[in-house]
Amino acid sequence: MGSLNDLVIDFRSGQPIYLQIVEQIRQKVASGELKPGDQLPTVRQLAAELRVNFNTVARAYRLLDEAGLISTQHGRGTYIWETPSPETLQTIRQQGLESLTRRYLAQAAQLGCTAEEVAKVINPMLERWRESGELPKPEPQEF
Amino acid sequence: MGSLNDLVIDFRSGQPIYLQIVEQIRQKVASGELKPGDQLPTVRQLAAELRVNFNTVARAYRLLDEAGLISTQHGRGTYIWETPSPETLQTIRQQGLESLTRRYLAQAAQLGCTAEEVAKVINPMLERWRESGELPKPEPQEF
DNA sequence: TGTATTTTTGTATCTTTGTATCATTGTATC
DNA sequence: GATACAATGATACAAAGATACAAAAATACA
Repeated sequence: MGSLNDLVIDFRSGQPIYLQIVEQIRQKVASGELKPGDQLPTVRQLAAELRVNFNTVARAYRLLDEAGLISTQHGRGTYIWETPSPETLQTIRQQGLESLTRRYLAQAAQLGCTAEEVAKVINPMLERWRESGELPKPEPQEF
Repeated sequence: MGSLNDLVIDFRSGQPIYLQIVEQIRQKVASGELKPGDQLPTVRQLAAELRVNFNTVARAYRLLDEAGLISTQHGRGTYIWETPSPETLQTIRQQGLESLTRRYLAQAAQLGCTAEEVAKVINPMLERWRESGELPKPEPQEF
């Protein structure tokens, strides 16, 4: 498990607990004490160590996740974010948006979709993205 | 065994793993890449490939089974059951397209692209596809 | 062949993990 | 004091994993 045995919470400092957790994990990542792929303690483990509600730890983890520092995975655990290897980063940069787009259209075509169908699906999403800055989240589907 | 060597799981997407499996198998059936009678990998094989618990694969298979797309047989294996009716095929295509599109936009966003940039790239390609029926060849991609 | 045993396959159940929602508490502001 | 809001806690839930099991197939052996 992640080496977070030395986290210290000051309950009287006036600074929220979840921010104290966030700050200290950030420092450990910055200093290299925590490396990509390292697993952090579960929200319940860390909460028990710190004598704190696990939702408070979950809140800290959520912030760090949104900041891209860690990756929390439902049912699996929480990990320091794995930076893509330099090669794949380079590949992505080189291939870029056009390549990504070609592949997307090819996959859509293989599904048997027409250009019209693709346009009808992607245009609203693009519009929404442009206006709200939000990407559509996958909705749960049922059968 | 079934050709599921190219299934890709994104552990950070927020979409449950079992749904990612379901979605990609549905797409392969809809596109004809998987045909009735084809045997799928066993739950343990696929789980090992994807680095996932086999119960997660079993859950995906169960959903597909309940949807009538595959037939899982205790002690024997799992097989594609039938090509869905045209209506369900259409539904699958639609959902698959939406799923593909979300992934595409997410990847574009990760590249740092804006909605405008994406539109500027994809619209000409769509236009050309609509008019000439041709779409640019994607170069092979791995990751 | 026929049968026993082992292996391979999917299933059932429970535990562990993170998430969502609401309730409680403290604090600031009026 | 009253109200609003932020921080924390309580509870219920969902996703994923661990373990033990059952059914079918494969194998060994007489």
